[in-house]
Amino acid sequence: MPPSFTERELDVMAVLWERGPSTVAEVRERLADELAHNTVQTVLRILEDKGYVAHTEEGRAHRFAATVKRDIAGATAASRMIEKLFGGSTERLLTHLVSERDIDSAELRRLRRLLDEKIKEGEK
Amino acid sequence: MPPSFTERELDVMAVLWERGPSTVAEVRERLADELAHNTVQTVLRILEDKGYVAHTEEGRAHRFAATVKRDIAGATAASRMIEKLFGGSTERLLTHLVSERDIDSAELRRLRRLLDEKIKEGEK
DNA sequence: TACTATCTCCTAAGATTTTAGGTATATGAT
DNA sequence: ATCATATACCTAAAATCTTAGGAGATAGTA
Repeated sequence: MPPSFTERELDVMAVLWERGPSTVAEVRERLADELAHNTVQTVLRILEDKGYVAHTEEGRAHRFAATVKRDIAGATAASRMIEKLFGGSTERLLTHLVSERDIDSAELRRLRRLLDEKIKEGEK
Repeated sequence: MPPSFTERELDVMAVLWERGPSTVAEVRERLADELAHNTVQTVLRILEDKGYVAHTEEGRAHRFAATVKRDIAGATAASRMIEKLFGGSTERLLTHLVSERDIDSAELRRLRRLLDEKIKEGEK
């Protein structure tokens, strides 16, 4: 099953991936929107039901951790996006990213090096 | 307002972007899942309510067209995805795409050329 | 004419998402 | 001991998403 998240679930997962295992309060204060403590807890419970999060007891509080790697979730989301929003063409997404988003020159160079390797790989 | 679509809405939008303005029946037969005619129509009506689609009368049928460009929707989705799933790093997404998805060598070359231009641009 | 197929429009059930109120419990401070 | 605070657990309302049935209109066909 490809992991798929609702908008709010994704906000919460992003915090867990970013900060690592966190309590409800910690997640809550990192969220852009101001949600009630209980609201955040409910989202975490749902994520746990779905198996994307697990918790360990920590004194009075619970500490929640993502059980799905960000890479996996990212790959799934990227596939979906390419399929539906870029007509199935990875190149189209790549082109969009390179031309429309600003990427500093060090990143551009690293990317070119990676590309060179890929091209070389294809030649042999 | 950034356009944002639910899963099913996105399926439908993908058809409109792909095939151009379409009737309910046309959308329906292009969808991967087999949905009732009315189900497809409902999704289209919701999309129209949200302003992402408009229709023109065509005889007895209606012809629905996307009013949001795929590029715009794609850019929005890409930003969200980078933010939440790739820790805000465009480079990370690019790297993922180049290394994990297979892209044929012509595409790789075109991309490298684009990259070269970008790098040159940054130098001056 | 009468039947069939195809459409739109109206309506709504069921599931999920989003939000949060109450209640109980534990911790720390007074 | 009591009080304030922070927390988890239980519950549920409101909104949205997903799916589709039924009614009525229209066009083609037997």
